[in-house]
Amino acid sequence: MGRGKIEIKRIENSTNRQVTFSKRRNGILKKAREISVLCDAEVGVVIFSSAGKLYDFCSPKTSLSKILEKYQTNSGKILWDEKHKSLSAEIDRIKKENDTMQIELRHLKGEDLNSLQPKELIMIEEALDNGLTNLNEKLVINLLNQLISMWLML
Amino acid sequence: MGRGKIEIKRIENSTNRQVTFSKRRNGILKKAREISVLCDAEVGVVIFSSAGKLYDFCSPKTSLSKILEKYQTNSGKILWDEKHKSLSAEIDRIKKENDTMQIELRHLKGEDLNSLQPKELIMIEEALDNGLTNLNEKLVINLLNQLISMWLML
DNA sequence: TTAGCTATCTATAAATC
DNA sequence: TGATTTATAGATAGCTA
Repeated sequence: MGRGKIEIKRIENSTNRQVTFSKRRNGILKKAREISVLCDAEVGVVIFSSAGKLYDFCSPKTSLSKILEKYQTNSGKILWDEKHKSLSAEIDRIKKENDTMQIELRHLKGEDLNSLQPKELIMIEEALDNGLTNLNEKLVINLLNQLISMWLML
Repeated sequence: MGRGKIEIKRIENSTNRQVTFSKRRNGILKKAREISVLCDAEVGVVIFSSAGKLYDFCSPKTSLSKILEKYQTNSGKILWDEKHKSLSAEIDRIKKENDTMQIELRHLKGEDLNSLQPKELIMIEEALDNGLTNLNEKLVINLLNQLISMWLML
């Protein structure tokens, strides 16, 4: 439909591809709207351009969420399994990170030290010493700054 | 497009509606396929007839699941059920906990102290002192135990 | 680049089988 | 009903500004 027939294969010229995308995207979204009105159908359309921009349509009086729920019931395909797994995996990962930090924190507070090797204890002591050193530096600097401020205000 | 122009409103004659649905459904699915090939777009289409029958399309090399995941990331809209919401909520919660601990750890190591109030610095110092005290107690006990062991082995 | 403009191609409404 | 056939409305490819 247009000045010439085109073959259905990837348009190599990127400008043309973008223009065609924009036109056809509008076409599909319009058709989707029309069929949903004309035929009382529930329609959900999600389109990503190759640049990753999102366009979507969903029939009035429903929602993508509802349509997809129906899709799952109807097709038996589970859409969320993958997502589910990845979420669970992320939770596990973060929880592990959490546990590690929890333990490190407790150690730095001098708790739960019984299971540690002497070498580990030494490392913790070094960390604490280091922390104290840094902190004291900071406190000294603060104090100096305060003194200077007071001095300047005289 | 056809022998006569039609108004875009629900087709009352149920036979016509069904026929039109069938034709237009094919049209949309074809267009979806075409744009995905021509323009390298990711497309997902789900259509339910008014009778509840399901038709769908998804671009090759991806899956509805992946497209919808991307949709959510991109639009910020949440499509899935309560379980996913609760998983997402848990991730948020754990991440916050994580951040808090991260900060506390850095503080105990004497890092990122600039934004802190003197009072907070003092509290950190107390925590560090406390940790050192506990740790040293532990080290002393360990040493004693070791000595006792050696003593007993004599 | 983005927005119109047609000539042409496609989709499809109505008719026919 | 369902498939096939037109005549026409609608979509759009290639231009142009």
